[in-house]
Amino acid sequence: MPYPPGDPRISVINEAPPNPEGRIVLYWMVAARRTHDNPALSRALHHARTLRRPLVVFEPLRTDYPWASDRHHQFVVEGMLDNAGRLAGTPVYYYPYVELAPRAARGLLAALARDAAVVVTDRSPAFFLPRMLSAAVAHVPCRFEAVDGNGVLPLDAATRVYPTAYGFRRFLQRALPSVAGDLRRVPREDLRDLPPLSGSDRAWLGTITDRWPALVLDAEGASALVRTLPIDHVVRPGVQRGGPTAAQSALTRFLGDGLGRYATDRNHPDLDLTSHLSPYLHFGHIAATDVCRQVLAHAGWSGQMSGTAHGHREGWWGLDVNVEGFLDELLTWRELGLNAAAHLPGYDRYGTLPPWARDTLARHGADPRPYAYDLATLDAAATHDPLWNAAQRQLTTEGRLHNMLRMLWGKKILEWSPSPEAALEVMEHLNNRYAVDGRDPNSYAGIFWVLGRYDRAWGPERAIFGTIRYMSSANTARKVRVKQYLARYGADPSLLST
DNA sequence: ATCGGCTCGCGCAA
DNA sequence: TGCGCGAAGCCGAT
Repeated sequence: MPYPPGDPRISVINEAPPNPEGRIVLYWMVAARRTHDNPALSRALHHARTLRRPLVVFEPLRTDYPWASDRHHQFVVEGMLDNAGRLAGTPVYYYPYVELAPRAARGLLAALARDAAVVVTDRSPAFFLPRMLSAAVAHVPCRFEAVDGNGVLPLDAATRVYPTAYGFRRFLQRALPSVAGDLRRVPREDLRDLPPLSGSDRAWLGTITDRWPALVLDAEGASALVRTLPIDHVVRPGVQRGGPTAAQSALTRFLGDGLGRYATDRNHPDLDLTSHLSPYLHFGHIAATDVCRQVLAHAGWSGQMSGTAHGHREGWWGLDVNVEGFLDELLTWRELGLNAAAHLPGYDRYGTLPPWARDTLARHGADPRPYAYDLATLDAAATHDPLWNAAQRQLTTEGRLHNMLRMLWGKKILEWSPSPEAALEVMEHLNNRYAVDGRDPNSYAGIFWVLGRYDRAWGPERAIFGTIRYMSSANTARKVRVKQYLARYGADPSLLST
C-alpha cells in the first residue's frame, strides 16, 4: 500500500483525488473512538483545513457483528456520549449513530461519502474491521485513507511476523528511539478555526439524519437503548464505564496506585492492581501513545533509551522495575498481538500455531480426557475446579479476567476439551462473548499463547498437553493470593449467567 | 526454600 | 555449527 511521503500510519485506500464538489471532509470513526491523540482525526483535520471544508466525525455502531451484546454496546455508547461532550461547542459536526436493526445502516456511509471531498477512517487489523474496510471501498468514490492509530509504533514499522516476544522486543528496542520524540510531545488536535457548515450543508445532512437519526441520549438512556436492540441481552454491561473520560480516570488511578508496585503485586488476584486499561485501548477510548507518555512522565523519564537491552525485559528505559514491567506489557505484548493480526494471515486460526505445538498436540489428540466439559458447562462456571469457576464468573459478570488467571483459565479449557481445536473455539467464544476487550488482537495473542504461540516446549511430556506448558490450579493457588478472589467470585449463584 | 531437568527453536556469533 | 536464552511451569530431590 502506498503512503503519502513521511507518514507510515496512513494508507491510501482509494487514490482518487479529493472530490472538488465535495461538501465535507468525513472522518468515519470505527476504532480510535476518541478525540485526543488520534492520528486519523489529525489527518482529517489537516484535510479540512487544506481543502477548506467542514469536518464531519461519523461514529457508528453496528448491530449485527458477532457477539454483540449489551456489554459491548453500552461501553461504546458511553464513549459516544463522552465524545459528543468533547466536540460540543467546536465547529466539528459530530454524528453518532447506533444501528437499531440489522442492516438499518445500509447506504449510510455511501450517502455521506457521495458528497465528501475526502474520507478518512481508522485502520484496525482484527475482527470484522478489515473486511468492513474492503467492502467500503465500493462506496467511497473520492480519496479514501485509513490511518493507523493502534500502537506506539505504526503497524507497518514491522515488516515481518515475530514468533517470540524476545525477538519482537529486540525489534522494538531498535525501533522505539525513532518515535521517542512523540513520547514527550503531547499532541493537541486543534478543533478551532475550521470552516463551518453552511446552511446548504446542514440541509443536506438533515436529509441523511432524517433517514438515519443521530443518537440523542443521556447516560440513563444508554442502558435503556441497548435493551431494545436485537443483540445478546444475557450479557449485561460490565463493571467499567466506557469512554475517554473513564479511560483517563482508570489511568490516573493506576498511576497513583498499582504502577509503583506492579512488578511485585500485580499477579495476585486478591490485590487487583492491574491497570484495567485493556477495554479502553480495545475501543480506542485512549491511545497507547497517551498511556505510554503519561507513564513515562509520571516516572520522570529522561527522554533517552538506555540502549543496552537486547531483547531483555528490563533495562531499556532506565526506569524502575515496576514501570519497565508495565511498559513491557503495554509495548512488547500488546504490539506483538497487533503484529500478528496485521501481518500473519490467519492469526486467529489453529493452523497458524507453530509446527512443534501442533505436532505435540496432535500426538496427544487421542489421550483420554479425565474431565470433559461442554461449552454450556464451562459458560455456567460449573466445573469441579473452584478457582477456574471463580475466574469464569469474574469474566461473565464483570467482563474482565485477572491477568494471572486468564492463562490458567485457558490451560484448563485445553485440558478439558475433546481436542485442542475445540479448546480454541471455546476460548474464543467465551472470551469474545464476555470480555469487554474480547476480539482484540491481544485477546487472540493470549488465547494462542495457551496453545503454544510465543512459548517454548516444556518437559516432561505429559498427557493431552504433550510438551505444551502445563499449569495447575493447585500450584497457582499456592503461588499467588486467591483467597479473597475465591470468596468474591466463588459461591454466589445469583452471579451466574444463564 | 532452592535447584536442576524436562524440552524446542530463534537469532546471533563464529 | 554452537550456544544462550526465553510470560508467569512442574515435580522431585536436596
